[in-house]
This record gives sequence, structure tokens and C-alpha cells, in this order.
Amino acid sequence: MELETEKKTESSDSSGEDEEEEHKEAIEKTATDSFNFGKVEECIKKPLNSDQALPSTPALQKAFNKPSSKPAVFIPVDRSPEIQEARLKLPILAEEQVIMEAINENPVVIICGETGSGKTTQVPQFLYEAGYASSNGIIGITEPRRVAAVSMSHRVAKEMNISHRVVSYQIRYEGNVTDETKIKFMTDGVLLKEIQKDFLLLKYKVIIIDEAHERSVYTDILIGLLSRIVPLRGKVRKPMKLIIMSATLRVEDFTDNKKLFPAVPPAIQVDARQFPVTVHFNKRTPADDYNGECFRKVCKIHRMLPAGGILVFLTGQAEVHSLCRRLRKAFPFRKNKTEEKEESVEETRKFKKSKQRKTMPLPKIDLNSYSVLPVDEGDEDREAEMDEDEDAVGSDIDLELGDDGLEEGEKSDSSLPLYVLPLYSLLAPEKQAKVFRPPPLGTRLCVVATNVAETSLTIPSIKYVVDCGKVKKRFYDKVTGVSSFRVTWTSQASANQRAGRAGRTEPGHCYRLYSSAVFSDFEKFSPPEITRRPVEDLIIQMKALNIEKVINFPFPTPPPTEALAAAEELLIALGALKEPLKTGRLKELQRAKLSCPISPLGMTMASFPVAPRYAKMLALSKQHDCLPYAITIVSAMTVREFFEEFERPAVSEEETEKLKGKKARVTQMRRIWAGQGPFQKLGDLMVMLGAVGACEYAGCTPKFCEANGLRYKAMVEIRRLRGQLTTAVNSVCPDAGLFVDPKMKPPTETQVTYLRQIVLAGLGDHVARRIQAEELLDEKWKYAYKTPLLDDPVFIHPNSVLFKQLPEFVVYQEIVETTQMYMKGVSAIESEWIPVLLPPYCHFGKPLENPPPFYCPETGRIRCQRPSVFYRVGWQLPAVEVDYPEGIDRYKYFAKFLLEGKLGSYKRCLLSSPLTMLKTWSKLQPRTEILLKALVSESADSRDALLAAWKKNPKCKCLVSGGAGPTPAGPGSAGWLARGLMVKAG
DNA sequence: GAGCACTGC
Repeated sequence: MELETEKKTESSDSSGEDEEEEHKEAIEKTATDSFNFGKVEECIKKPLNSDQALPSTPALQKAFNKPSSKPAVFIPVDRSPEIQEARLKLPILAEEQVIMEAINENPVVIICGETGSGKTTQVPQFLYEAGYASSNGIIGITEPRRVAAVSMSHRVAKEMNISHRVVSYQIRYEGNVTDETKIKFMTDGVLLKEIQKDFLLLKYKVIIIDEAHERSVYTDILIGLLSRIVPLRGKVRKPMKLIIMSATLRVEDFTDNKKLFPAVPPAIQVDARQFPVTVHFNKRTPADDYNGECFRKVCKIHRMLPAGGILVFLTGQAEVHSLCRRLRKAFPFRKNKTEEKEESVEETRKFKKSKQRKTMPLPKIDLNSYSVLPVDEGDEDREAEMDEDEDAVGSDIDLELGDDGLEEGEKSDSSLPLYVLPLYSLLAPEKQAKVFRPPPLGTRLCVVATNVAETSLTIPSIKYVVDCGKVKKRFYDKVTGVSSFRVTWTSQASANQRAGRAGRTEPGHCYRLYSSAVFSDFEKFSPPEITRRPVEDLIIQMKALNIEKVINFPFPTPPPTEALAAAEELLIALGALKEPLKTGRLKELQRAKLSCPISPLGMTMASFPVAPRYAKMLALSKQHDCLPYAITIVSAMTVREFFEEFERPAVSEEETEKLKGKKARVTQMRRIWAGQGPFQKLGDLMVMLGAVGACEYAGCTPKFCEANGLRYKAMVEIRRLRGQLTTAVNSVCPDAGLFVDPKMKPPTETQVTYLRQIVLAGLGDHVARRIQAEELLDEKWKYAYKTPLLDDPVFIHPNSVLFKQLPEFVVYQEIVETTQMYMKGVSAIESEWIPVLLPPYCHFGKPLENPPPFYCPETGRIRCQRPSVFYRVGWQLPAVEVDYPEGIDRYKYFAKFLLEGKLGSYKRCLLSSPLTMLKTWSKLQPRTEILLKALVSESADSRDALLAAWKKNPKCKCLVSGGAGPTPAGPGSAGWLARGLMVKAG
């Protein structure tokens, strides 16, 4: 037994499949065997060429029953002539043979090709035609976004002229996969879940990870897992191919990572069919006012340059709306009937200045060629002599001429109508859709966007990009988890991605509002997401795959150790991981802490597709019929931006009034949904429950949402998530018999109290306590709360319904730091619940002697009253009934109650009083000492433990009597849903 | 007394 544990800890693998000997063995040999198929070509920059045939292995040839260079099977595809023609224009088609040879001969291949290369649509078709999906095996492609998975499956089905039954998709809430499916597009999270059901992914012959350069957390984990799965599949003689597709050449994290791929996988580069984009840097970089600079640049472009849409990149909603307002004011356009006419005739557009000016031929600068470093240093100086303000790299178009200093007066010019549209993720979909329609006749389209336009949404017909060079990003404090949003410079890769948005339909221009020197100081790539955020959700998923030593997992880029430790600590506190034994040295303890195995509760939690804190809430909600409510609350907490945002600057007086009215309405509804008295104590979570309940009752219509300031999209997502969570709970607990009830009744007062306890159990590390009057030394702590991990005061967010209530103890969903630290999603809790529900966060004192310890017939354990203090802050918590602490005294009490007959119905003549058992060792009589020693040696300090000892060694019974043992009372099992939850309500 | 970019199960 010990040997085995030892072996496990020592082995370098981390994807332990210990139930399957074969797999385990194979994992350990991964490094030596599985990746040695073929010597690997290290051509990162240049395409492979076909006469550089890669060496192949007999094993693989046998596996596919064909020589390596030529597929033995060819599955015909009946494409339409138009599709054929369009396909042939894609550069990737010329590389088909090269790509397929590399795939045939290597288990892992990387394909680099920028947007427009056609890799996402074509590579699956290559594989299909080469027979990779011909016999009992399918081709899986992961996308980081749902829309992409759906639209790509549609497009490929159309190109191949094949039914959706064969080319299908699967995303979180829907899919059209059938038994006939051969090509399956899915989101990366879907595949990760599938690995939990079938670690070897046996139904797939090929997995393609698309958009790997985006480095989404699931993509990263998938690549780590697949780096082990692929060789394992070789071991079981069912080889699988892994293809990693990236839009950038930054693949060193995959290629130069020996832990991930011991042999360097070949990387093939394919060209993209993009139009050239000329990049213009500003001579000077504005200190702060990039918004004003954006405005001026758009004005110049609009006044002087030929037709073509403008896309502006800014950092947030407020900026987007404010620029929209300024631009609309400067270039108003009157809506008329022609607006409805969809066909916009380029020739009829009037561009005052640009018509007078000679349009210069656009310079041919390939976006690729400068993407690493700006090539303009020389030009910059040359341009500087002629132009103080701006260096137009490689371009003769001078925006400075004809500038009439518009920014001062911002006088409006209605002869040059500009059709200005905002675009950001939280914008209602129908408003987002506007940017894809042609602008009204005689106007120019100008989209003012956040980062959504960089990856998620592609607007055609953009010719000019204005890039402020900034992004707004979320930052997490690794220790406290407090998050904040900061605006920083973007990365070179992302600036290039933005520039590329100007070359989708014709050659374009990108205006960067910063100098090339500033650009070259940008980091090359943004750090992968997994290094920047808490990882407890990922860690629990990995633990559920029996990956215990997460620290050894072959992450393409590992999360910081602090983040791993924080995740492990939280999961232990939630009971999802088995706590390491407290014996041993500190160092060993530290190491053990990073390799805790998952607990049964953890397995249940991992099956719920929500954050571990919320999964814990679900796992505790069976009692008192709380599940439907807990599911609803958890769904609402998971879906972001529940309420519509009305804080933006209004365009008109009329809008100002409208926004004001809506804001007032939301505030009013919040108060109504929060309820009164005991209901209100559930706080913001009660608002969520009330809002979802009311919305569903009304049929979840856009109208209801609009009228009540709810985001329709969010409400639909909550509805779907409730459905998914209901199914998930039913499957771990079939007798729950849950269903989603659109006419769900409000919870009772008692249920609300239980819900508060459930919420506390999940948010144990998010408890805060109001500063008491006597502690108030500094004004800055007025109305403030203290938390265990933060030195600074935190406050209830003004939007919270508890903002004015200021309950003594609260839990919060998250803390966001802006001007101060604000708690959001706040519920009030009672301090006496804390020691009962959150023992890991409490330091308990000695058991009270009054009331005395007692035997609990339900659990078969010794119970007692213990006072405690909350961790790190030392808040005194009321004494509560808990299990008697481990140790000799527990044995003594157990012996005492045993002798008293508390465990069973037998009565014996005892020579001593059971009370003797509580005396110190020295005062014990020999016969009682024997009993105590026996109990200790058998670790029998509870009924279950004693029964186990008797089962193992029936002789033990003699120690107590000669008679029948105690009869076990009730089920001893402590199933996760059965556990005696909760403090008495009220 | 406020101001959050973007995504996946």
C-alpha cells in the first residue's frame, strides 16, 4: 500500500489513471516512447515542403494501413462548383499535401495561419477526405467561442454539401450531433467535460484545437491533457492525432516545452489571404487623452480619406458612448427614407475633401512583414521633417492637410454624414447586429468598439482602423482575490490583430495613436489567461480526473504557485479535497497540500458546471426543498451583468430623462424583489431570486426584461443554466426529482434562512464583519467592514440592497476595487452559524464542561459545546455544538457512554462507575485502562469506528462484555445530501 | 454614493 503511494508521488506524471494499470504504465513512459514517431521538423517560419519527407514509423503506417505519404483511402466529397472555385483561392489548399503528410507522420502537428487562411474550415475537410473519419472515428474541433463552433459547423457542412447529421456542433446548451456525425465542432469546455467521461477520447481519431494562440484556460488545459492522451492512445493501439492551430507564430510555449511535448512537434505555416494594411504611427503619444486623439483622428479620416468604414478601438462602454456622442454631434446625419434602402452605392457618396485630393495608390505593405518590429524608424525621422504631428509610415496620404482644427469648437458638419455605432459585448444583440448591415446611403460607417471587435466579432468593409493602443483588463490579487480593472497598453500581437481588421475586404489603413517607439515597448504577447486569474475551478476539474499533483501537470504555461496553493486551500476548506494528515514536518505538509486527492463531495461538486463555491452550495441544498432556489441563485450569480447598465452619458436631453427613469425603476424593483424583514437578509441574492422568479413567471419575455431593467440575454442564459444544473443535480441524486418550474413559488421565511446558511457554507472565505463602534479609530472605517485577509476597509456596494442595512456579519460574492473596495452580491448571516458551517475557518477552544459532552445517537459520535474565534481576525464566536475534538478525551467520553449503555440496549453489571473513564491515566483502574487502551489502539472513538473494529476483530467485543454489541442506530452513511445540515432556523 | 474588458463547462 505504502509502496504504491510512494510510486505515485514519485512518478513524474500527473494524469494518473490508477484504476487502469495499462494507462498508468503508459503515462510513465510517455517521455521515452510516444513522441518518437518520426524525427521532427523544426520549421517554425517556413512551410514544410513535400520533398522534405519526414521519416515515419512502421507503427503509424500500420495503424492507418497505408504508406505514409499517400492516403490509401480517399473519401469523395461532392462540392458545388462555386464552392470549389472559392476554395481554390485559399492559400491553404496549396499546402494540403504538406499538411496531410505532416499529420500522417506525426502524432502532434502545429499549424500557424492568420485569419483568412481558411485553416479552420479546410483542415477538417482534408482529414475527412483522407479517411480520418471513415471508420468508427470522428474528427473533433474545439473553438473558444460558442458562435464560432456553430457557424464553422454550418459553413463546413455547406462547403462539403453534407448534412448537419454528419458535420455537427456541440456547445453548452445545445448541439446537433448524431450517430452519423463525422466532423464535430465544439467549444473547448465541452471537450474537457468529455474527457471526464472517457479519458482516452476513444471516439475521436483526430482532435483539432483551434485558436490556440488565444490561450483560453480550457485550451491550455486541453493541450496539457492531450499531450498525455495522444501517447496513451498509441499504447492501446488506437492512435489519435492532435493538431494545434494558431493564428500567430507564438508557439514556443507548445514547441519548446519539453514537459509538454518531449519531441518538438512540427509547425507548418500557411499564408493568409489578407489585404495589405498600412500602419501609421503617431509621432507623439498623447499622455492621457487618447479619447480626444481618437476623435480628432476619426474626424480627419472622415474628412479626407476615400470611402470605407472606420473601426475605432477603445477600452470601455463609457468611452465608446462618449466618442459616439461627439462624433454624431460633429457629423450629424438626418434619418431619411434612403436609410432603409440597403444597397449603398459607393459612387454616389460625397466626400468633400477627398474628391478634391488625388487618391494615392495604396502602398503595399504586408501586415505580416512588420508584425514583429516596426520597420519605420528611418521613415519616422524623414516624415518628422515634413510633419510635426504624425508619421505616416510608407504612405503618402497626409491627414494633416486640410485639418481645420475641428476639435476646439467641435462644430457640426452635416454635409458629411457619419453613421456612428457603438459596439461592445454587453450591448443588446439587436443593436450589435446593426454594425453588420450596410450604412444608410450617403453615409460612412464608423464603429466605436471595445475589444470584442478584436476577436469575437468581425465587421466586414472596414478600411480604416483607429487604435488607441489600450485595453481594459481585470486584475486579481493572488492572495486576497480582490479584483480591479485597469487600463494598460495592449500587446504587439493584439495591436496587429486590431490592424488586421482593416484588411478584410480591401487594402486598408491602421492609425495607431502612439509612436512606434511606444509600440516596440509593448509586450509581444499578452500573458495567457491561466496566469492571471484564480484557478480553483480548473483545479477541481483536474482533481476529478485524478490528477493529484497539479503542480506537475504539463501546462503550456503554468499558473503562479501562489494561485495553485490558494486554489488547493480553498478546495480543502470547501471539503472538495481530502485534507493532508497533520502529522509530519511542515515541509512535507506543504508538499502534501499541493497534492490532495479529491473527496466524494468534491466529485459531486466537480460534476456541477459552476464555480466550486457555488457547487458547494448546490451540494448542500437538498434539505427543506431548497434546491430549486439554490439552483436559481447559483445560476444568477454565475451569469454576469444581470441588470442593464444605465450609467452611460446620454446623447440627448430626451435620453437623459429616459435613462434617469430606467435607473429609478431598477432601484425600485431591486427593493421590491429584496422583500422585507427576514427575506431582505438574503440581500442581493434575494434580489436575484426575486428577479428570476418574476421574469420567469412573466414568460421571460424581452418586454418584461426591458420594462424592469434586466438584460434579456442574461435572463435567457440563467434559464438555460437552471435547466442544466437541474439535470446535473438529478443525475447525482435521482430521488430529488427536480424540474425547472417557471411558476416557482417564493421561498418561505424558513427556506430563506436555510438559503442564507447554504450561501455561507459556499462563501466561507468571503465573510466580512462590520466595524464595531469601539473599534472605530479612523474616519475611513466609518460604515466599513473588516475581512480576514485585507488590512484595508471594505464597503457594501451602493447598489446593494443591504447598503443601508449594514448587518454585522455578511458574506459577499466578490470584492471589486475602484475608488474603494466594494463588496458585491451581499447577504447577511448570523455569527452562530459560522462555527457550525465553516469549521475549517474557526479556531476552537476547549470543549465546555457545562453543558457536558454527550453521545449523539444519530451520528454515533461524541458531541460537545465549543467556543471559537474566526481565523486571522479573532472574532469571538458563540459556543456551538460540534463533534468532540480528536484525542484521548474523546476516547474517554466514548468509553463512558459505551459503559453507560448509550450505544445499545444491553445492561451489564459494571464494577466501576462509567464516570471513572474520565479520570486521568494514572487514576484509571486496570480494567478500565484496558478498555481505554483497546479503544485507542483500534481508533474506536465513535459508533461507526467501533463497529468497524469489531467487524475486523470480533475478539474486541470481549473488552466490553461478552454479550451482543450495540445495535447500530439508523444509517451511518453521511451522504452529501443527507448530512444533517444547518442550525435551527430562526 | 457608484463607473466592468472578454470568454468557456
